[in-house]
Amino acid sequence: MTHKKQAILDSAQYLIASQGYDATSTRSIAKRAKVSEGLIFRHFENKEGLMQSLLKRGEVTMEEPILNIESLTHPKVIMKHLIGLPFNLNEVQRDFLKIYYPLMFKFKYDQLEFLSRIHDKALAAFKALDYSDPNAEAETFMMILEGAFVYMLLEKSSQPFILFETLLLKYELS
Amino acid sequence: MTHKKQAILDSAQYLIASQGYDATSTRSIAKRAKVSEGLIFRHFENKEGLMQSLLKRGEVTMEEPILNIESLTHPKVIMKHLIGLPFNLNEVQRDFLKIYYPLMFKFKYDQLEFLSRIHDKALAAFKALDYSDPNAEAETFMMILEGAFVYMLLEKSSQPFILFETLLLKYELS
Amino acid sequence: MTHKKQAILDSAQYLIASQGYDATSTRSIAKRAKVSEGLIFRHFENKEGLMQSLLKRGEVTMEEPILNIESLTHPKVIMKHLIGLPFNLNEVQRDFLKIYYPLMFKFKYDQLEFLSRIHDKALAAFKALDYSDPNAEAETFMMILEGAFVYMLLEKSSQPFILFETLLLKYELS
Amino acid sequence: MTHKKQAILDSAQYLIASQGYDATSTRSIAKRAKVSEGLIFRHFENKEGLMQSLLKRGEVTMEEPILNIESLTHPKVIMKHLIGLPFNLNEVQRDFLKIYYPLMFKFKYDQLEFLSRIHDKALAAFKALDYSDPNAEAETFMMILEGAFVYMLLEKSSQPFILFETLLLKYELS
DNA sequence: CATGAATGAGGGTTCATTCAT
DNA sequence: GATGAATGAACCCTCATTCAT
Repeated sequence: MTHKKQAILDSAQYLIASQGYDATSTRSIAKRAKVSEGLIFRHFENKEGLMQSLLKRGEVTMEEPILNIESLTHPKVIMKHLIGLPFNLNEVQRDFLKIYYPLMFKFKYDQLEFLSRIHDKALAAFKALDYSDPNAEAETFMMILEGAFVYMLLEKSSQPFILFETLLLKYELS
Repeated sequence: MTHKKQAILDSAQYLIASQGYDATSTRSIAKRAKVSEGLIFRHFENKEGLMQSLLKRGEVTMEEPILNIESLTHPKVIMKHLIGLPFNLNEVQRDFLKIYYPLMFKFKYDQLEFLSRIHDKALAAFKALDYSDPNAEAETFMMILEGAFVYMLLEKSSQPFILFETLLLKYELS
Repeated sequence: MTHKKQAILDSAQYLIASQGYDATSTRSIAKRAKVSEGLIFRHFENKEGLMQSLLKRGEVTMEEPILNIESLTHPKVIMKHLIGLPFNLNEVQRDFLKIYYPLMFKFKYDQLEFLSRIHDKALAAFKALDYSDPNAEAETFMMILEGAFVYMLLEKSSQPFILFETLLLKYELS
Repeated sequence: MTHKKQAILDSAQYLIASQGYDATSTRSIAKRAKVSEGLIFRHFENKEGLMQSLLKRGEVTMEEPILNIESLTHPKVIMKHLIGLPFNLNEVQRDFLKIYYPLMFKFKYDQLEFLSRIHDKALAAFKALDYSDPNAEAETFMMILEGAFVYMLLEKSSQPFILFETLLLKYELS
């Protein structure tokens, strides 16, 4: 991966995250990356292909916190960490999700892998905690988490920590 | 409002809801509405203006269920209905929200009025129900509702009713 | 057919005839027609589509001399006129054929209708003149005519009339 | 001449012969030759220069049959062989002519040397055979030969041999 | 009110060519 | 000799928008 290819990916990530895919021209991506427009297509074949690379790279940035959680064993600790996910995003992860969400509204974009891994972990936890209907609980939990992600990405809350704590309370984890 | 203006709005609503704002050309809107492309700009000045009209019209479709809830008085009943909102959308309302959500990711789009009315109603209910921190509860509730809306719009669940019921349980409403 | 659409066709015909299809940009066609580039695509959808229109229009210009010949009855007179075809092209017809021939080398372009009409007429004439193998004669004649067309289009001869007369002699028509 | 330079020429010959000069990119030439794109410009300076090399190389492939004919003395035998030329092309010669002909329509490309050598030989033959106007005959013959070349290159005939024989008859050579 | 011809800017993409390695 | 990253101009085409009718 050359330096310029990196620059293209970074530029695209930034611009698409803030303006959306359609509204971001390859021209503007190239300019921000200080690169000729043609180079984009030598490295990625397509604007669509560039997007795919972006998503692939994005999944990687989500790997670390998930792996971290997957190494845990105590269900209450697991739940605590799962709930914490939307409230502890770094900038790269935020940019990735800002790209990912609008995409889902355009195409019925395939579920990302990390979401299903969260689901599995939550399901196991609910079972361990003897919830009466762990499947329903797990899906509902995913729905709530989705809300938290969106809420955080859109910066709708001025005190996110309170939301986090309230959720913990709801699941009797504090 | 002439018949043709209606047709333009309907066409735009359908296309933008399914493809997104940027990906929907005025040409395709005109074609679907069986109307000349020029007519769009006679009625709306702008593509942006057409969009605004769409959003305004959309808010109206959310009016009815909100008004219905606002006429209620018993806090538990109110909560039940509020939670029910994402699970009882008709097609027009769904299209509207499918337009509205991606928009929020592009611009930090102004909070829609109907959302703040839901918030107010929820806050009052939590107070009436003697929640210890009604403000935190209300905001968390809005976050969860957001998740429900997104979940329903993206058709992520095959059994939405279960999600609804699980939420009711969480708020001790069933 | 508006005035500007005509201008586009004329411009395209001139430029493609002299430079070839690939070497002629839509930009240059528009500029020569004193028309915006976008207009080309409102009228023709494609550069390819423009080309098709050109060919269709070109076939029409060949109609007249063919019809003229088809009205004749005496086989020797018919042959004389058929041989005369390549030597009596007007500018529009020349431009058309200059477009048509290179095209055949790129795609195996479908035989043009007017060529097969010439073939039919020649075949009938050879039969009437009691040639021993009229089919072979007709095809050979078409081949020779092809040579004459190419020779004339490329302006390889300084005295085309002599070529015409020599051909007449070959078919004992003078 | 290195192996790779050969590969470039072969690749270019094949692609340009089947798609035309403008439609053949240096990139595709390089890919087919399994060579880096840059190498083309180390060996040929230009795409245009590559083309020139191709034409030069092409002329050589026409040398052999011409030399063969030039060694003949009896005019009737000479004519027979000249007429046979278009009907006995090998693949390399065909590719060369497929490149050469469309080129003539773009530029008024300089007469190829081998064509004028054919002309000279034909003229001498017509003189030896006491044709009344050998110059007119020679030029007409060249025109007919052009037709035969085009006909064969475009594969318009399913039975080329018959065309050959019919031409022989026309010149009283069988 | 309504049409559809027309525009010019900008879209994604391909091109021949250069250059450091 | 050979590579492949890199360029910038040009490519075909689509866009939102205007205007005469």
